[in-house]
Amino acid sequence: MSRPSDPQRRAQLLGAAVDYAIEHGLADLTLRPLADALGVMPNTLVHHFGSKEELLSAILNGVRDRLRAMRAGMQQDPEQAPLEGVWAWTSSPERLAFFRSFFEAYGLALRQPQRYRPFLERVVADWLADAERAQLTPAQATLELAVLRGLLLDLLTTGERDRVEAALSLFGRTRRALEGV
Amino acid sequence: MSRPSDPQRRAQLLGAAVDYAIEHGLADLTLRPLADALGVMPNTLVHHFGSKEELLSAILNGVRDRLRAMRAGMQQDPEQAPLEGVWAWTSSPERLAFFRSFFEAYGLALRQPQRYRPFLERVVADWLADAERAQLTPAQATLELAVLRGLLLDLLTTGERDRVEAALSLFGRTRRALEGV
DNA sequence: GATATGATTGCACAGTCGTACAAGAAATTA
DNA sequence: TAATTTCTTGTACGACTGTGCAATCATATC
Repeated sequence: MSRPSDPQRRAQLLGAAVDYAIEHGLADLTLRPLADALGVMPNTLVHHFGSKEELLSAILNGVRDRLRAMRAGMQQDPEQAPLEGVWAWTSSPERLAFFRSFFEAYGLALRQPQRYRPFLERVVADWLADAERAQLTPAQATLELAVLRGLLLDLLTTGERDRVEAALSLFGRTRRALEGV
Repeated sequence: MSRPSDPQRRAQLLGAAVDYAIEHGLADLTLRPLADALGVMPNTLVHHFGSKEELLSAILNGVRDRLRAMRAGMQQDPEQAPLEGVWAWTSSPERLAFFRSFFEAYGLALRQPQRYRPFLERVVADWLADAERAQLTPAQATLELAVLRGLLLDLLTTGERDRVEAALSLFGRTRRALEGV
C-alpha cells in the first residue's frame, strides 16, 4: 500500500558525508556546502538525520567506525612485533589525513561529552576489546593505546618521524626488558 | 601629542577570552556572546585582534601558554617519581576541564595547521625543551609525552582512573626494568 | 490504475554571523 | 586649552545559518 523506506539510503549519505568531513574538517561543517558535494538539497540531510546536530554526531560515529573497519582489514606483517606493525600501518602517510580528522572529532567529542557520547563510549572500548582478544591485560592494552595515540599526535604535530619512531623503539625495548626480568 | 596605545589591554582581553573559551569551548565560539561575557562590544575584539580568526588563533596560543605557565608553577613532590608526579598534577580533577579544552584546541589546530601553526610549533617543542633540561634523551622525552597525553585522553574519555593509572604504573615498572639491565 | 507513503525539492523565513563605518569618549602632548 | 591618537560604541549591512512547509516525484501495495 505504500513505498517502503530505504534503509540503505541513510547509510549511503552518511558514508559520503564522512568522506566529505574527513577532507574538509568537522568543526566548520555546514549543511549547504556538504549537500552540494553530495548532490542533494540540505533538506534531504535533515530528512534523514533529523538535524544538523544529529548528522554531526552520526559523522563522528562514522569516523570511529571507519577506523575500526580499517583496523579490522589491516594486514599484520608477521615479521614485525605486534605494536610496531600497528604503528607502521597507523602512521602510513596515506592515513595521516584521516587521523587528523579523527583527532579533530575526538577533541570535539571530549568537549561535549553528552552530545557525542556514542563516540566516546567506544573510541577506547573498541581497542580494549581487540587487545583482550590478543590476550593483553587491561593495563598493557591501555598503555599501548596511549603510546600509539600519543606518538601519533606528536607525528601529526611535528612530522619528525625519526624522533617519534625512536621513542616507539625505546618503548619496545623497555617492554621486552620487563618480560626478561 | 597623542594617546599612547595600551599594550596591556590586548593581553587583558585575551586572558579573559581564554577563560571564556576554556569554559564554553572553542569550536562554537562566536564574537557576540564572548564580548557580552567580557563586558565589551564585539567591535572591541575586532579592534584588538583584527578578526575573529586571529582572535581564535590567539586564544589557542593562550591555552598553550597557560599550560606551560601552569606546569612551570607545578610543585613536584620529591617523594614521587618524576613522571608519576607530573601525572598526579596533570590528572588532578580540577585540571581536567582545562585539558578537555586543550585537546579540543589541539584537534582544531591539527586540522588547520597553516592557521594555527604557532600552537603546533610549540605544543610539543615546549615539552621537549623542559625534558632536555631534565637530561632526558629526545626518545625518552617523546615517549613520556606520548604516554602522558595518551593516558590523559583515555582518562578524559572513560573516567576509568584505576585502569589508566595501572597502565602508568606498568610503564614506570618497564622503565625501571630497562635501567636495571 | 488508484492510492498511499517515502524521498526529494523549492522556497521562504527568522535568526545569527563577522565586520565595516562613523561618531563619541578617553588620554596624552604641545 | 587645543590637537592628536587610541579606545570604545552604535548602527547597519550583506552573507550565511538551520530548518519548516508545501508541492512534486518515485516506488511500493491493493
